Order: sequence, then structure tokens, then C-alpha cells
Amino acid sequence: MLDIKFIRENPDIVKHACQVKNYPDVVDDILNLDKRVRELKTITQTKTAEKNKISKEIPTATNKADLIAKSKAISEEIANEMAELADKENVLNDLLHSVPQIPTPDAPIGPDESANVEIRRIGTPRTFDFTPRPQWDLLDMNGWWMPEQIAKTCGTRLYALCGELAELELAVQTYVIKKMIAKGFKFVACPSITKPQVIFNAGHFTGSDLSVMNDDVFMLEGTDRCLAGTSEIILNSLYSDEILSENVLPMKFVGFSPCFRKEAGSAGRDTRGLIRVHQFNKVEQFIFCKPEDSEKMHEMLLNDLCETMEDLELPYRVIANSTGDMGFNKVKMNDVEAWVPSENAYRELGSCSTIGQFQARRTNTRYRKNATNEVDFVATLNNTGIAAGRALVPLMENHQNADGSVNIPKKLQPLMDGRIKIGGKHQ
RNA sequence: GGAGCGUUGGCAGAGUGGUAAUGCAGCGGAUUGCUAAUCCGUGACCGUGUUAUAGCGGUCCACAGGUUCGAGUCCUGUACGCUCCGCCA
Repeated sequence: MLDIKFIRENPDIVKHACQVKNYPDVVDDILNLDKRVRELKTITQTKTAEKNKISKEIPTATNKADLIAKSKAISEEIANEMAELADKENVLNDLLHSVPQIPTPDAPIGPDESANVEIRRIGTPRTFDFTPRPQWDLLDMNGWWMPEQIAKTCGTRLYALCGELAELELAVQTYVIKKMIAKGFKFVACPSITKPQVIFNAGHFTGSDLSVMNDDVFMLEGTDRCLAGTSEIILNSLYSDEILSENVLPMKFVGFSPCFRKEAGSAGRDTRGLIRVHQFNKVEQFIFCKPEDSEKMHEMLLNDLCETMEDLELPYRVIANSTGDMGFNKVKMNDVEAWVPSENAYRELGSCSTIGQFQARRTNTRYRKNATNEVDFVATLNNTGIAAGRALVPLMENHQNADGSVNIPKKLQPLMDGRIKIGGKHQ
């Protein structure tokens, strides 16, 4: 959420953000309500001060009965005004939670992903001297999954990895986690079960009505828990309601967890293969830092993701996501897309996001400045370390051979006991 | 699943229904003069006010209700934690 003071002082900036991010402009409603709420606060506080004064006199007073009656009368007045105040504050809060984060001025402006801009392209898609196979053919011919059995057993949009490809998934995860540990990130293997509040805190959804997430999040029926769509949300809430010392910032985490998504709005898209599923494993980077350090942290994270693409020997490109595509809570977002030969296209493998203080306001995560002793909200950033299942698609397709075998990138070979390729006719 | 105990500032820790001690840490300042010591100040949030401070007022003792003129304190519910029992590995 945004600071109400910021909205008061910069209504035009906020209105513009609502417009370019495709959210309703509720700024005027907010300002009106805010005015009334502050009036009511002033009134009730003045009366409360009077009541407190009387209460203080009662123990020593001679005319106790009079004072008690007076105090009772004031209490009733206060109660009425407080009722209106609580009501108005609730509405105001809902509206505040439906205002999107202000995007960075250099983000492309547009309604959706069609306005995204490619900012650089690294590596050249390979020229094949045979017809490259799509992921599902490689999975089938190598026995690396069991689609019919899993559809029968667990339902659609789920897969089981088998044999050497399952080993490769572990290797990719381990590779990225170790790489991040070496870069100073603290490894946290996160739970996947969490509380709805934690999902709300992450700010992916608008409003303060927790039921809006029902379309996207698996609720665990009969409990007050749900399944996390990413370890980002767990990491984000780790220090909620805490005041951190400036000295501990930046705090850098590499999280790992199975991730669960309903994918309710994607019927018919990517129905085959490993791209879009209800459950997958993901390594995630997450940073808490001082707001002024946020920009350089973004560059660092984006660079980490690019480095991983290069370690995996994948041709890729970096996207500047448009205001309409970046999401409710983000200041800036860069997708990294890897080349997928069978689709003759780049597909999203990860994304690097600057959130500013938006999540920290929801989690109430603050830090105390050494110089002034002031308290301020931290800034947060998140980045895909590697979405393991999805990454296997370009890995298989780009590194495939005519016989259906797949070469293993050099950096992963040590984690595969030195094997240089997997699969092929021998299976 | 059952029972008991607990939750007070960054941490530790007092608090007969009359409006939150104290210690430590951190930060700021003063002083002495040298591997440091001593002293003083310093909680968060909101409103008001200010160029910015200050000031003034309100709220906050896990959370939400209730009793009361008045609740950290009494009552009810919830969450979380600890201990024990049961169950399972």
C-alpha cells in the first residue's frame, strides 16, 4: 500500500499510476474520506482528553457523583462518533489497499504485455541440422515423465519427472542455491503452507478482502491455511511488525519451496508439458534493504538471473515490462525469457522486481536509521532464482541431439556425477 | 486430541482496578583523558502544529469483545509459545 500522506500531497501522480496500471482511480474518494476521518479524530480526541481529565479527578474529588455522571455522558458522545469513525476508516482502508504502487517513470507505458520492450538479447538461437523436438516428444521418448498415469492419479496440470531428468531438476536447483549462498544470500528452505494474511501482505492482490485470492490460491478446506504460490510471500513476512537495525540491511535471502498455483484464468494455455502447472519447485531471491539502495539491488539481482541463463548456456533476452503488465505492487519489473526452439519464441523463465516500500507497509517491516534514529519502512525486491520445472523446457530443447539425448551444460555436469548428456536411444 | 502455564518497548523484567518501574543494548549529547569510564537524553503509531523542529492531544501491555466513571490488572473468545499426557513415527 501507499502512504496516505503521499497520496494527499501527490494526488496527480497516484491518479496517473492508477491509469497506466489499469486500476480504478479512487483518489478523490480517498481524499474526501481522509478529510472526514481526520475531523472525527480531532473531535473524539478532544472529548477523550476531557474525559481523561475528569477520570483523574475522581479518586480525590468530593463531588464524585457529579463527575461520574459527566464522564458517562461524554463517553456516550464519544461512542457515537467512534462508531462513524471506525466505519469510515474501514472504507478508507479498503480503498487504500486498492491503489497500486507507483511505477518507475522509465517503465514502458501500456495496457499489457504487448507494450513490453526488449532491452537486450544475449546468445544466438542454435541452428539445428535436424528438426528439433518439442519438450513433450523428448519427455516421451526418454521416459522422463508419465503424463497418463499422473493425469489419472492426480489430475491435469501436474507432472512427475522421472529418471535422469528428475536428477537434472535437482541439479539445477542445487546449482542455483549454492551459487546464491556463495554470493552471500542466506538459504531458507521454506514451508509451502501459510496463512492468508501472508499472501495479502505480499500485495499481489488488490483490496483488503482476502476472498479475492480464492481464484488464484489453493485454500486448505477446513483450516485457516493455504498453499503458497512462491516462497517470496513467506520471506516477505518474516519480519512483519518488527523494527530492524540499519546495520543488518541489506538482508539477502535465497528461498526454496514447492509452489502452488490454481492457474484458474489460463484454461487452454500451455496445456501440454512443464510450462504451466499447479505445482513446481522454485528458487527465489529476496532482499530487504534501505529504500535508497533499492535500485542497485535490482541491477544486482537482474544480473544474477542473467548469469544463471549463461551458466545454463541458454539464449535469452531481457524485457522491460510495461506498466500494465508489471502487476499491482511493483515499481519496476524485468522479465528474463529463454529461447524455446519448438515455439520459435522466447518464453518467460523468471522475473526481477522492485517493490519499494509497498510490501513493507503491509507487513509493517521497518528499520531504524543510525544517523537520525528515525524509523522508516524497508524496501523489498524479489527475483526468480530458477523456476526449476519450467527451466527444464529450454534446457532440453536447446541442448537436444538428433537421437533425443540432451547435453548437460558444463556448470551442471559436476552435480550430475560428471555425465555430459542424458537420455537418447540407449533408454 | 486433552490439561496446565504463559504473551508487557530492540532484549531482559516489575506492576493490591486510579492511568506502565528498573536494568541492558542501540542511537544522540556532555565530561574526564586513553585499549576506556562516568553522566544526561532517547519507545511506536495517529491527529494537530511547524519551512523544518518544538509544542499540544490521543492511542498502544499478543488480538478481539465485555464489566467499570476508570482495565496491563477482572470476565469471555481467538492466535501464538512453553510444559506434560495421549496418539503416531
